[in-house]
Amino acid sequence: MSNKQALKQYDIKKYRTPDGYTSDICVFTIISEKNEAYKPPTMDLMIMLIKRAALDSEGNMNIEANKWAIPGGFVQDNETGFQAAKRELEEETNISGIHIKQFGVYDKPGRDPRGWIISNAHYAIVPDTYLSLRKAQDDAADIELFSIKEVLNLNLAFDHKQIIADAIQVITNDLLQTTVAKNFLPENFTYSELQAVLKTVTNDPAILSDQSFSRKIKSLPFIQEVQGKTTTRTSKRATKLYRFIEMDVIKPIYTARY
Amino acid sequence: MSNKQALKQYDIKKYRTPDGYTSDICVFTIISEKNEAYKPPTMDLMIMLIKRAALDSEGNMNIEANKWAIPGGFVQDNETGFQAAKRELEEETNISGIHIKQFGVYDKPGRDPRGWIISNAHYAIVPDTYLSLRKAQDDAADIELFSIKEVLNLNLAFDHKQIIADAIQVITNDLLQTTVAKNFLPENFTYSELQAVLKTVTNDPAILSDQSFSRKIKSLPFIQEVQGKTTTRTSKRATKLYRFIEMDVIKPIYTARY
DNA sequence: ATTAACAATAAACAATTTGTTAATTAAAAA
DNA sequence: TTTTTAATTAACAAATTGTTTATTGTTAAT
Repeated sequence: MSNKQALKQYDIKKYRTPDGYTSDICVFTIISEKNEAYKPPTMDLMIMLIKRAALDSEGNMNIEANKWAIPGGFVQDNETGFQAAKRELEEETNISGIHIKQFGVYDKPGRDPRGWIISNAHYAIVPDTYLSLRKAQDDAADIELFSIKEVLNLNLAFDHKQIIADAIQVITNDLLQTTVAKNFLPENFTYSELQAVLKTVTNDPAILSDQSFSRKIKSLPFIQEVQGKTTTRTSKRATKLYRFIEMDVIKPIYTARY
Repeated sequence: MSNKQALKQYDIKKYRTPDGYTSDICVFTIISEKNEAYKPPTMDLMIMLIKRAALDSEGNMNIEANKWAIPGGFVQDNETGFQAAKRELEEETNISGIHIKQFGVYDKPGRDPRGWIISNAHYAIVPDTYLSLRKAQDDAADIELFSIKEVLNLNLAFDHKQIIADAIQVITNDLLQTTVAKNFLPENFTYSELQAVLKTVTNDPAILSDQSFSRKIKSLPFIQEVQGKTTTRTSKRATKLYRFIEMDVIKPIYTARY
């Protein structure tokens, strides 16, 4: 019946519609400080920002010029915001399979002076290899990595300070409560490499202690020891390798230790 | 690079804008089955759906008529999607302070036959008292509670099956990994009442066991014993009452027991 | 060739927490 | 007065954690 008839009678102009729908992406990467040989890494969680140009393509003053911003763009009417984020990021980085997750919507009236523009916000995890490369080849004045400690002190465009603050909160939770950390690591990794990733977002003593963590990693159901392979990336002595098993994990706060 | 940026800006006019922006709400409530005196409750997590009318307010054939749907409506240009959800729900229920959380965006092209309509999805937690009331006073053919086990078998409007499936997943996680369970409980509650809420979404043996759970609740940093008050709601014997402390809790999966 | 350095592990053991079963308490109902 | 039942405590073995102290295997320095 009548979905078709109903559709004919429906007046789409009854409501005011948004002036735009964008997909924005907080691009996270983890860099290893001084990567000495035979040393476990020390890592830092970084976020990539772009600097908005002073002038637009027509030579006029750009909106929110010279401020740092997260990359993004308009969503097309034949794709989802998630697909737009993936498309933009993969086109730009030329990497496939980037991990992206939607985490929030920013739609406060007046957030964008150009009109009623709704931002669908995502975070992405990109290998540091790409970003260093990218920064080297470009003129690169307009792209920069910032640590999550310093980024909120910058002069940020639009409501991007709020978006970034939320993204940091979300990725922190996800790193600790899901297996998303795997996206910051090679397929096979040592306990100290995983530990270094987690240390970027927690001070939990059970994670900080080498002995406890290297003992515990063996009993985690979502991590498996790689048989017959070792590495000397982090130590002179050959070191065991682990890999993540694809698995959903939910651990209630009601059964944890405090 | 700035060229690329400028190009994106320039392209703004090329993209069409969405035909609508809606805020939709999965309304959850927990009902107590046969609430006998002096018995700990047995609870069920339910979701409230409305049946879409055959005709709309102007007497025209309604789209997706006679299907079950989650409530929602168009966001106005002077409010956020979150505010719209709150406004609609609080207007309708006449309750203030309802817990609402945004959890996803649904924007797949073609999801709504009326056009390019973006749905900002929320879940809400409403006391069962209201919903029984509401169902009694209305003609009530158009509003119904469904258990989360049966709801996905219904004939649901638009992409609401996906939205509801996601909402169930999110609220399950939140119930176990945050203190959101407090919104299903009175200010002061017994261990067995909290246990009953959690049992609606988990089979974790440490939560199922009365002895373990009543012992554990005493050591949870985000729950506090209420001094000098007891209740006989759940037992003939006077029972201790607890309350939630406002607190963020993150427990890493890497330090849990398995 | 020996030795120092050092990350990764293992060993050891006390302290803590959990799983489990049994006992106790308190108030309503029979 | 006795029975019933949820809440709670007790008790203890089993498992896990925190912590300190070795041990291992390799590189680099002497």
